[in-house]
Amino acid sequence: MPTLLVNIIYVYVYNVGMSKVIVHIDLNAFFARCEEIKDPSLENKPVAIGHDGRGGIVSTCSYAARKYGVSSAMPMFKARQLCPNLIVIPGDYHYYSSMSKKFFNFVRRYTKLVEPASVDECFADFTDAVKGQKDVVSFFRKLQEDLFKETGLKCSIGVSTTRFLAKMASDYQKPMGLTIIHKRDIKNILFPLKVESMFGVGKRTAPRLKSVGIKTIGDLYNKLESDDEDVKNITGKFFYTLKEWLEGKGSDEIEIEKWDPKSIGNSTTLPYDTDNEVEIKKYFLELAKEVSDRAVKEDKLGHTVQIVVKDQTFKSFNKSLTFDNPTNKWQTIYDVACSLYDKNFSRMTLRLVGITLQNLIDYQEMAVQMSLFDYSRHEEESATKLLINDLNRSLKKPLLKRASEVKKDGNSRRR
DNA sequence: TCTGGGGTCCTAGGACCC
DNA sequence: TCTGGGGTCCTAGGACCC
Repeated sequence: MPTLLVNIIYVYVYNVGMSKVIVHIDLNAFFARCEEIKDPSLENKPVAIGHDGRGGIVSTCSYAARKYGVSSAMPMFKARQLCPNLIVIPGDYHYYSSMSKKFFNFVRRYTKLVEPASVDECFADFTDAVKGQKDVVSFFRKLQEDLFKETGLKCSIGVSTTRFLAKMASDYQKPMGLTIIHKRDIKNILFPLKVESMFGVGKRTAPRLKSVGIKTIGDLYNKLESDDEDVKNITGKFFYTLKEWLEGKGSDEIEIEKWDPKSIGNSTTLPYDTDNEVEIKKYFLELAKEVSDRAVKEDKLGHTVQIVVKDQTFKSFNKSLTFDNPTNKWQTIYDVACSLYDKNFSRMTLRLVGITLQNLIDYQEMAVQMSLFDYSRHEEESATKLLINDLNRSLKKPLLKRASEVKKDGNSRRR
């Protein structure tokens, strides 16, 4: 018996000693709350932020609006039906962004290990910050109150030992929630929840899991433990991640490095569905300029241009082209977008068009990769001319008029 | 007036090289 | 003329999240 007791104490101390304190903080109804801070008369009134025109949806709404059944991603007209006195406000994203920075800087006063996860949430490692704290609950309640006093923002806090558990914990109680999930509490707290409330299980996967009898996170855990074939087929490689998450073995690493974009894109729903090429290309031009501007600002060049279109039935299609010489010039992006459009969608009636620059590299990186000769040549030649070269190689036959001027060379591929 | 726009990551098939 | 297998890259589509 004493041996057992020693083992228990050892296991406890060992675990506590090894575990980090990982926190997820989520701002409650962030955009709506920002508007309330700007104009306190909005408080306790149903407020929705979002575009009110064609295709407009609710981006965020206040808790007062949620009482009417309004929720985010809901079409605005439907929100108005549910709540006729809904106050609709178009987003002021510069303002939200400044409030977001205040929030992150507030958290950084407790720990430098802060990882923004989106405009209104972050992960943070509070292991050192809570060391010596006798009452962790009061500690985080105080943090919550201080944030409110200083900025007016409300937040929910999740405290645990891994990112996944912290995220689930912050989701557990809103608004102004504080939930601590110890590893031993996973069964009590998470298992009774519906399977669709599990992070990573979305509206496609949840029905498939339900079709094999999985209703709750607990049901899912049992199937994961028994290596269930159905669940393996449904979740693929994600199976093992889900298992680790629910065993409390998920990642506890906080990445503080600056966010490094892997793609830069812009898309827009057209004012009305159309198959008019001239109009559609005007939108491609605007999108190409926007994408180019942002790529230049981020000091990025892309090897791939992808266009996306959506037809009247909301079905979307991608087409992309990868080329040797990375670019961020709007002319090139526009040319490729138009080529891809001409080749694939010119007759189609479209609802939405978009352009994404992918396969990004830093401008510096490119300069290093290219020899001095290639680099200067690249600078001299227009990106469009180089592009035609790439297009011809990729498509194996001339695409643009000027193609005849360009010497054909085999099927060489990038890298 | 039915259903945004910004992303990330994964999968599966085909081309191509060795 | 008929044949393999490993590895990388490109492409298109899909799921998910905020």
